[in-house]
Parts: sequence; structure tokens; C-alpha cells
Amino acid sequence: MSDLLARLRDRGWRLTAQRRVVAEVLNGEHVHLTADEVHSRAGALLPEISRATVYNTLGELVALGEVLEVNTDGRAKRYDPNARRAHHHLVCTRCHTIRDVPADPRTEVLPAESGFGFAISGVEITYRGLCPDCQNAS
Amino acid sequence: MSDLLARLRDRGWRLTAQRRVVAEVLNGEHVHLTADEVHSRAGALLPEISRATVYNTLGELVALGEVLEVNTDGRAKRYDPNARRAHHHLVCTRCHTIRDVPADPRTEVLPAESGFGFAISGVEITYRGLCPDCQNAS
DNA sequence: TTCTGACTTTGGACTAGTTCCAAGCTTGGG
DNA sequence: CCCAAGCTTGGAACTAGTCCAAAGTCAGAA
Repeated sequence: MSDLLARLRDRGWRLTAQRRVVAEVLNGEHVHLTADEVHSRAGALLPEISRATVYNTLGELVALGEVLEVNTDGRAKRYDPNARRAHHHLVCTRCHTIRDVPADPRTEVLPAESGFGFAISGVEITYRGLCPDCQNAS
Repeated sequence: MSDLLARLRDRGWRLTAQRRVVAEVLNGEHVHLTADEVHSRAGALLPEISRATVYNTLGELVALGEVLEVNTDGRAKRYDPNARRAHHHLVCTRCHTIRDVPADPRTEVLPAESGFGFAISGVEITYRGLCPDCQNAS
């Protein structure tokens, strides 16, 4: 993720403290924060950052393909920094934890006869179930 | 869909004009209306129906499993009366038309080793691409 | 180093979509 | 036909997100 900033500079991004902090917050595996969560975590590092800036920066990162926008629950969008490796999502129906699962090319073909003539360009899969913790808790 | 009302009565639903009209509006193949669209179409049949009632009724139909809630774009939820046959969605990236595609059991298995120990209970797939009309228009 | 213009950030107002609520109305069993 | 439980209503409230004009800052040029 540290070379994310380098990539962004190469693309003409002005490097501001705010953007650095947003990039830092979006760091790691299985990270799927809402804009609001990004804002409050960024605010812990840079207190005066505004919500508008967080939304702007997330929107730009998505447009550049550095971050994925994920919508698993019809509520707030989540931002997923794992944009380099194709993957899908596994969502716990009880605690709403999200895990990334690697994409498997075998499961992503739409049988041609059901395609209605669409030119398919992408597939999103959301698996739902109980995570191990919630299985034990129930 | 006409026996939907019968099923609902059997489950103790009070049959009101409003509920009848909402059920009627949600009728057909490849129907994916927003709550607002349901409200304005229902309003054409029963002018005084309120937005709150449309939301209530849709929520109840979803809870009973008679209608599916679909969220393909992070904007308004859509309501899909095709809840009896397992299926997925094909969304045009340009005009946002939605088509139902039958589920194919072969494409819905999550390789066990990537499952993180989840007990999977369901899968949603969204295929994205250009619909035939938009391919011609471009 | 300083200047400077283009790019960024900011807070607050605004919108869309949805939920909540208390008051009034309807349905259908008795 | 009565009436209690259940339903509907309009409006206020809430959540997530967008927009805007003014003020601030980065980084290349001098």
C-alpha cells in the first residue's frame, strides 16, 4: 500500500496530508470500511479532516481503480483497498463481517443461452452465511 | 401472482385495498421497481395511497419471502417479485436495465478451502455488461 | 527562497431514500 | 352490526451522500 502514494503521484495527484491519511487508513487485508468509518479513523490521525474530503478522496481512489466500492447490505457503501486481486465477498448474516474470497474463473461464466445478448464485462458474487464465531455463539 | 393474495390471507394478512394494489403493481417477469416507482404506479390505481404504506407493504412481502430486495447500484433498493425461482441479475452498465437469469448450481459453489469456515446459506450474483440495445447505440 | 496559479479542502446547506410515530380509519370474527 | 386488533396516513426525522463558494496549500518557475 505504501507504493499507492507513489502511483498516485505519478498520475499527477497532489499529495496532501488528508489524502495520505485516507490512504493509510485503507490499509490491510479484509478491510471494508464505510466512508464514515474512514472519516473517524482518519480524524484520529488528522483531527481537522472534513467529511467532504473523505468522500472526495474515496471517490477519486475508486475512479482510479485503486479502491473498490462494495455494497453488500443496501446501507452505507464500503471501500475495499484490495483492488489488485480479483475477488468476491463472504458476508456473515449475523455480525456482518466481510471477508475477501479469491475469484475462481470457473464460477464466473454466465451460460451463453441465458445472457439475453448482453456483452458481459464483470461479475460480482456475494456469498452469505454464518461466520465461525457466530456459529459458536448460537 | 393472483394466488399471492390467497397465500397472504392464509398467513393472516388483512386484505386491504392498498396491499392489493401493491401486489398488483409487482406483477410480471423482469420487474425490478424502486419503492418510489411502486408508489407512483400504485397511486395511479388508488390515488390516496401513502408512501409509508408502500414501504410497509414491501417490507412485509420481503419478510414473508414473497418478494426479493435487490440492490445493484447503491441507490434505491429494487423489489423483485420473482422470488419463487432461484435466479441472479444481469445489469446493463449503461441504461441500468435489469434482467433475471436462472441460477445455475454449478456456478454457485464456493471452494471449501476459501470459505473461512463460514456456513454458506446463499449466493447472489450480479453480472454487468452492455445490453443489446446499448451495444447498438454505441 | 519566494511567488503564484491551479488544485484541494472546508463546513454547511441540500437531496434522496427510508424509517418512525401518534392519530384516525378499516377489516372481519363474533 | 360492533369493535378490537391491525392498518394507513402525513409529516417529521434520520442516514448516507452530494454540492458549493470561499479559503487554504502544494509544487514548479524564477
